[in-house]
Amino acid sequence: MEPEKGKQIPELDPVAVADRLHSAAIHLLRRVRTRDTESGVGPAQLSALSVLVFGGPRSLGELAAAEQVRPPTMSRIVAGLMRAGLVRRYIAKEDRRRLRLEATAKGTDLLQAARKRRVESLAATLSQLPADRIEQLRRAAELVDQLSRTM
Amino acid sequence: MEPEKGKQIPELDPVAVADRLHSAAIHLLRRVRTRDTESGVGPAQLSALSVLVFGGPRSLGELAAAEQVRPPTMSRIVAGLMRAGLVRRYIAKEDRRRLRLEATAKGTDLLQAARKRRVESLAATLSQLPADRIEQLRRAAELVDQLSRTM
DNA sequence: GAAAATTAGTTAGCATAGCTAACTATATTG
DNA sequence: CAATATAGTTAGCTATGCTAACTAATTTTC
Repeated sequence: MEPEKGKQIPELDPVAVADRLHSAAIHLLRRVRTRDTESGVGPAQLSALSVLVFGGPRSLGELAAAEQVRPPTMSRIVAGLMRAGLVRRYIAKEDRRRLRLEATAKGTDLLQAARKRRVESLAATLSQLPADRIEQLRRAAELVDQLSRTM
Repeated sequence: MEPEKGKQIPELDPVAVADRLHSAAIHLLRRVRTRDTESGVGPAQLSALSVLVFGGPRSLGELAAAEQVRPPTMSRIVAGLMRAGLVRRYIAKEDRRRLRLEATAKGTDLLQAARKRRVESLAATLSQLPADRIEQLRRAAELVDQLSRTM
């Protein structure tokens, strides 16, 4: 046996672990995304709306940065959200080039409903697991999230 | 206090855990997806190609099911992959309505390179962590993947 | 064994969502 | 005040999702 550096546990190879994390995340989202269409709002709009609902009002540029898309893309996403009455916008008084975007009550309601639906089947599966298993998964989520924040 | 059913540990609420898992997966993929464009192939094409490379040849319908998209969508994705010389197709002899799709050598090479690039920054972050931390994350990936499979 | 039904995949046409380039309007700087 | 920088929008491209309607091949039914 090789006693050095964990070579005998091939899974400690960072590339392999990264790959597994990546693929696990993809599989999870695939299972969960299905019901998102029920809200009648596209995935990019839903995601942008959630930033406004959970993170509070902000400018278009900030929203684009948060969603990691370019301003023209966010401009169109916001246009869709406004057409649907889910978002309001004001011109910022201190700098009249900037917009202040905020979710309407309708937007907040829609998002909460979508979020609930989205995790429903996942939660249903979870609730059939033993408590210690759920706790393991909670910690797994925490670990992965923490990892993303340090990248 | 409520002594019943773990109410005093709010994180055991399956909905909350489901929500955290979902959000952790989103954050991870956001960080990682950036470099996918370097391959010059769209995300849906890359994902479909990976099914063929890692899962072996299959029909268009099977590929659509694996990717959870409708046949017309997969038809167009495959057309793009063929145009780029990444996938070959044959008409199945036993049932001439069906196609047999398989990755070309070029497709396999491109996917391996893309996969490597994709997890590169994630792997780089991982390798700065202590070994036990990496092991924790590996197990986290395993747990989440297992969960997705049982949904 | 021929007509009917089913199944596999494609084509057409629509919407969303990503991008860059080029534009307008406002703010800042020299 | 002119030049420059910044915030968003518009135009136009590609990719990706969908449904409806089609062709071709197979299976079922009578």
